[in-house]
Amino acid sequence: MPELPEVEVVRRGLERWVSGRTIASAEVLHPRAVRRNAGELADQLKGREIRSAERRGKYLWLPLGDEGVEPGGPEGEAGEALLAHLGMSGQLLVIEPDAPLEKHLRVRIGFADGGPDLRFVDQRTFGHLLVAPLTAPEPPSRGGRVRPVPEPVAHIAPDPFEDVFDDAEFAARLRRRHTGIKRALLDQSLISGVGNIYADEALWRARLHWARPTESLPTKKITELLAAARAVMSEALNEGGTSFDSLYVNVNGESGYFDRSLAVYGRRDEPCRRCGTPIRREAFMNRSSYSCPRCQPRPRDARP
DNA sequence: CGTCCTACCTGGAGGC
DNA sequence: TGCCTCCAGGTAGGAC
Repeated sequence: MPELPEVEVVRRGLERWVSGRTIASAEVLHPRAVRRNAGELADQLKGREIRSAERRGKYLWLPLGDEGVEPGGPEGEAGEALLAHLGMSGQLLVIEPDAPLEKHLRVRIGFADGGPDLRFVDQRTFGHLLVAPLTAPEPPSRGGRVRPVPEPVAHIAPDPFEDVFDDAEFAARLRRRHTGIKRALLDQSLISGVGNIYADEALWRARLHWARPTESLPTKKITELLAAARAVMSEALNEGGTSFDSLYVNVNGESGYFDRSLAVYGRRDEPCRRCGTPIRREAFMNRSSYSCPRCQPRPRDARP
């Protein structure tokens, strides 16, 4: 399941293997992979150069050069980008054009240099690719230069590794919520990049139960939680980043990413690494939450 | 508006 | 062996 660290590994791979290259063709093999862009993707991409690879939270995008497009047009001020969300099972593969087609290949992008394809493979089809205009982010961050983001990303909050992420503002907004802390962590309009796995891991490190009401969290605890989230995600990134040096952009959360370092996620009935108490699994939002019953006791005023 | 819930989708695992 | 059910979960969109 790609969350921030996995998506960042992919971003680095794309920056290395596809930025600076010009797209020759794009073929859509499954309409769901491009949402409403169905027939247009090929036309939108043909002849355009990929300038770089950017990311906010779990979204990543490739800003496109204006080749073939009237420069300085009224709408093209900030340009466009090929936006990608990997969903649950999405992979972006950089792979030789003559390699056999993957079973769940959804979009195939070929390049003018005849080099490796960029292939979007996605078994569960929750991910998608889309060409979108770049625009200013929705809640205008004060001060400094504002980095344009694709339109569908405008309402997404900065992730905790961005310079524009404001810890104090996050704490204030968090306390204004009337919900449980894990719901808030998964709310991409409050903080982006955190998914079910790293939410559980960060909460365990900060010794917080997932149902703890946000409005009663002391600033100190919020600071601790943010530090835990940053630590667990950067550790995961360091592990994922090391295996990345082939002509292959790996996003598959299943195979060998960070598994050894997980403290609670998927460890039902196994001993807590801090106190030895068996890890519990609880139903939460139609999925699972893992926690230590002793280190993370359920609060009396728990939120659903 | 804020908060919560469900649908979307596929294939592997486990029960019988 | 095959059929069934459960499970994984990010996000859009709708209910309240």
